[in-house]
Amino acid sequence: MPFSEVQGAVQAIQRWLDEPPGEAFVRQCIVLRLLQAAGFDIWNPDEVHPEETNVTGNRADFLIRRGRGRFALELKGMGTSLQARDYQQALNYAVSVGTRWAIVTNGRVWLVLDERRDGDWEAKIALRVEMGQEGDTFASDLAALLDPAVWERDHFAQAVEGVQQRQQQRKDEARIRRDKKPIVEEIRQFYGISTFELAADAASKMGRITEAERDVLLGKGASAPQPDPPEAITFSYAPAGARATALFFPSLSLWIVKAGSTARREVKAYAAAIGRRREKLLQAGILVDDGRVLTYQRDVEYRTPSAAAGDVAGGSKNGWDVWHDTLGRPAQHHRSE
DNA sequence: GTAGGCGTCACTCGCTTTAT
DNA sequence: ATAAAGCGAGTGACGCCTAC
Repeated sequence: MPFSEVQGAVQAIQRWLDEPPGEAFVRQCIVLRLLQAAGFDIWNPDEVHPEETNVTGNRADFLIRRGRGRFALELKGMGTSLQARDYQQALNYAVSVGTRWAIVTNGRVWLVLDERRDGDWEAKIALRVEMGQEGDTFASDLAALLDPAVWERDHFAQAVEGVQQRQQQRKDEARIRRDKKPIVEEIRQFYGISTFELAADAASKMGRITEAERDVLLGKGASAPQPDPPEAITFSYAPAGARATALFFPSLSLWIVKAGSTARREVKAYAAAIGRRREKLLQAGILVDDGRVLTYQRDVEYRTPSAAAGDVAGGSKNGWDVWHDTLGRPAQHHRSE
């Protein structure tokens, strides 16, 4: 999941938002930017397809297609409140192009609509995420929803469920902080305990709060802020017939070939070792052979760029030369001595 | 003709296994 | 326990091919 890219885009966007922008601004500076940060190829009309409004006005603004997944995307200006007509238009269009999913956004609020839900348009809102949520939770939720690897495999329903669970967990933890913190403070004062941490521990042992509630109060909950992920550099490599994207973490000396990347089917006769390694990935279902290319079903870690390049190319490769960053520079450029 | 990409292969290094 | 042998992986050099 390209969380760091989405997080960076969200931070940049928030700096621009002095005045509520109109639809054109939302389209160019927010939606397309976030789609690109999430990993969609916004310059490829097969993937991010802008729709012309037809006579009846029943088309969404974009049709997003990736692998087996697709969704309709309807945009509004940020000053505009989202109305039933917007939802209906997006959902009708989604159904007409053979998908249950539509996303309606004014740039700030993102609503995921599921046509299969019973009830009126309001009941069809599967999820709502909003810029301005606490911390980086907006970027995190949006990165999960717009992850191209999720759409590639048509696993959006699971992604929605995951974000719903995280939202519920954040609500639960907020409730715990609101209701249980006074109890710990009371115990701390009554027994003259020096720190909140020790008081929370005591409250837990006394049965006034559960251990899980103690962990939430001490910031050890599942949705507690995580340490910053290590910096990663994005590389691509496209030997004949394949196209792979990899993240390089210099601080960890780690290479990760991203899910959705493709590798050549053929393995060179001399590269038996590469053949054996790829065979294991195929047997594990990590690589899938569609008769044309091998597709990575999930992220795969490598210790060296040559191993990653070898699996993609089906032959021995100098990874430091063949992987190129977004500016076209070889990986050598980022190599530390 | 030249530059760049690609394919092949040999060399080096490090790890594991085996023999003493 | 240590040395030797074997093996696999990573890298770089070199030649071929193609586009300009």
